[in-house]
Amino acid sequence: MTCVEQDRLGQAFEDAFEILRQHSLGDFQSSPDYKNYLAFINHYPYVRGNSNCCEVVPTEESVHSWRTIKNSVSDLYLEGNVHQSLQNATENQLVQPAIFPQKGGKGRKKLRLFEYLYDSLCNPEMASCIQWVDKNKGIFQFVSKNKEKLAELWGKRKGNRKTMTYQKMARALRNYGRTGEITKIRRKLTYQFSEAILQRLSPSYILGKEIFYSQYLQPDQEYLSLNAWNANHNYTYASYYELSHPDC
DNA sequence: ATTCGTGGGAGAAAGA
DNA sequence: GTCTTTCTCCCACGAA
Repeated sequence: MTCVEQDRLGQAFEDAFEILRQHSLGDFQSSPDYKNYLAFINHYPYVRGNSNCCEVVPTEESVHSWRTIKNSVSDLYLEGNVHQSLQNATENQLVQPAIFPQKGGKGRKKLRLFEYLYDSLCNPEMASCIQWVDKNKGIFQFVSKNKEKLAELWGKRKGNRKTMTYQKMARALRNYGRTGEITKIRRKLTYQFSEAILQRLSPSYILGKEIFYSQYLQPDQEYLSLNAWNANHNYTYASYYELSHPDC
């Protein structure tokens, strides 16, 4: 594979993430990058060949599967030998039970509150409810006027019986303080994602890793250290993402 | 007075 | 069936 082709493949990966992100906003069908997404699928045999992959995309039911995808793939990476996992897994294992679990199946992970908040932060439509203060540091702030709306949507997403309120949501956020996933900043309505969570939620950390490991390693070079990789790839993804999402 | 933050504690829901 | 995790819900209280 030539360098140009490799670059295109990397770009296709980012495009695919963008398409999936837009899918989470509900306008997948109208996306002009749809063809890029298909190009990505054609490039990658892990996904290619399973038409169900496309079928699940536009439904309301699967709105959170963007996060599910990232979690599932992230989990594969965190389990250790990523490359081998991907190589050994069948297409169905990757696409159906893990990445696109069956509706109502046990494979689907529960949506975590911090995941929902991160999605909301990347959704321009939610900017009236929640905003980044310092995206690089993972610091975000609820908008006082509309924080209850965000909480309400979270409650609906979870299918709670009672209406979710900011107070209750904040209680859950405080519980994150014990695990260190999200900490409270000494500033009104302001919280901060931990570095680990930010890495986990960053699309580049998940699918990009394998690409960059293989794409940019010199013949005599060992694998990049995690930090070196993160520095390299976070910069690359941030540049692309900032260009694509000026509101996020 | 109002808004926001904190922590205790009981319990629900889902997964292992 | 039990245990654990992750909230959910309510409450009381204090700080800004």
